[in-house]
Amino acid sequence: VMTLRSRLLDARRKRQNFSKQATKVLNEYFYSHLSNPYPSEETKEELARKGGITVSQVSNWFGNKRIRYKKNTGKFQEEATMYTEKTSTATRA
Amino acid sequence: MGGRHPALRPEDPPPPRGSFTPFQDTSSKPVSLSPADNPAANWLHARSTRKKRCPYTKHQTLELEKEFLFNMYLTRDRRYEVARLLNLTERQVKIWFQNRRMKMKKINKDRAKDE
DNA sequence: CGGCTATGATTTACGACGCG
DNA sequence: GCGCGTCGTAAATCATAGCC
Repeated sequence: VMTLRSRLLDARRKRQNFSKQATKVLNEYFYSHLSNPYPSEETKEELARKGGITVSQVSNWFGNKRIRYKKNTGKFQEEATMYTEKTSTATRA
Repeated sequence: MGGRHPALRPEDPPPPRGSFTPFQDTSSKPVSLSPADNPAANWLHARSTRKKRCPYTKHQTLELEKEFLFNMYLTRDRRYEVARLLNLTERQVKIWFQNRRMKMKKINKDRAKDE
């Protein structure tokens, strides 16, 4: 495990959590496509660009998110509501 | 999506056990199931017959890496021999090499950007 | 500070599809 | 048709950032 990041990424930037912007972009897509949260390669590239992360990181994020969400949906209800309304409130008030 | 699903199936009857009907659904998207209360119901999921992931020992990994250094692609004979030596199935060895090649590709790509 | 959880990355295993 | 290749993914596990 540490064979990869231990050498190519450890010396400098250790793993750090994503920026708020990246997290926002990813969650907005995830919760607005909850019935099929599988972004295409092109969409991944766009999300990566908007979030300032790599396409691999986008793929990792969706893989982790899908599994963790499925395993404990209840734990995510609050952020689900938050990102869902954030995405749809524009059309009304 | 690229259209091609992976080793998973969207949703289906309980484990057929007999292990037929691998399938999946490259075309039809009835887009209906998925009760509001369980959005994940229609997501891809591994077949229940899939072997649980079993982390390899340090020794196994080390030997596999050495073999990979020697040839990225296995001959049938080497595969048999490596599997025997490490007490893995030939299928496990074959898949390990496939995964290892994908890993190598990723490492190279990352390093390319990095410079 | 030490322990614990959240989170990003890596490791096994496999189906779909391609190609020779 | 077989048989091994790549690709994208699930699920489990690893490593550690970050928060009490």
